[in-house]
Amino acid sequence: MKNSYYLDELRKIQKEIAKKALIENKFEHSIETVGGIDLGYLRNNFESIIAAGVVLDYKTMEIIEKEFLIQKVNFPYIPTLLAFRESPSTINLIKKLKHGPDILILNGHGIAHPLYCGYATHVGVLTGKPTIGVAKKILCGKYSHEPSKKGDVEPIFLKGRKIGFLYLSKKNTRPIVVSPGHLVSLETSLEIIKKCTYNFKFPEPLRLAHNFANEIKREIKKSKLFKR
DNA sequence: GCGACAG
DNA sequence: ATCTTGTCGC
Repeated sequence: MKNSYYLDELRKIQKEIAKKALIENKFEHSIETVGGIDLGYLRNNFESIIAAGVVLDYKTMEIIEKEFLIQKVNFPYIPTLLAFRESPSTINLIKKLKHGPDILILNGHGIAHPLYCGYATHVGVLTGKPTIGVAKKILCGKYSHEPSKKGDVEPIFLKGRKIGFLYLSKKNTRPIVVSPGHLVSLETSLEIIKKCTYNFKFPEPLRLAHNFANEIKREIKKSKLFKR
């Protein structure tokens, strides 16, 4: 199963998407809004996924919009193939946003992926929207020094190509992994994440989206409509 | 060949 | 990610 023809086809799709990914700044105008989407799971009779998203004013970081949806998951979690599990709900949620953000931050990797096609890149290319990936753990690539002081940045390389950064956003935590997804450069993706990150380990859009997903989950578990 | 492996 | 309360430490 792990080396099936089917999975090879998915990798072929990833290579095609990677070719279409543009790691350059291609914003339609200066950034005014930034979005964040995070997913949570519900383990009921059939596994469901909760996609929660927020859109913030880039300058004030105030919430402009919150949206969410719940749908079935149809693909298992397989490292390097996360996008096939999480992109469908993510893209549906993006369509639901009335204020499509100028830049979208997603929980996972952008080009910091073995085929340069992580979840954030996958979603970016399929929607044509600028995306940045922020992950808790590195998936591939090498770096020279472990960030030790708050604010430290360490580039990550894969086969000689720079694919992202480790960024120590807060003291006494592990660094977060930042990589561009689509329509944004390496440098700008890091700059945007830095600007959105303060007081907490994760950038505000992702932190708020994560909290939102948890609120919804609590609400659903509390209601009697939820049976497991 | 072996180990590592986002959420 | 998820199952889960309090608790140790910066």
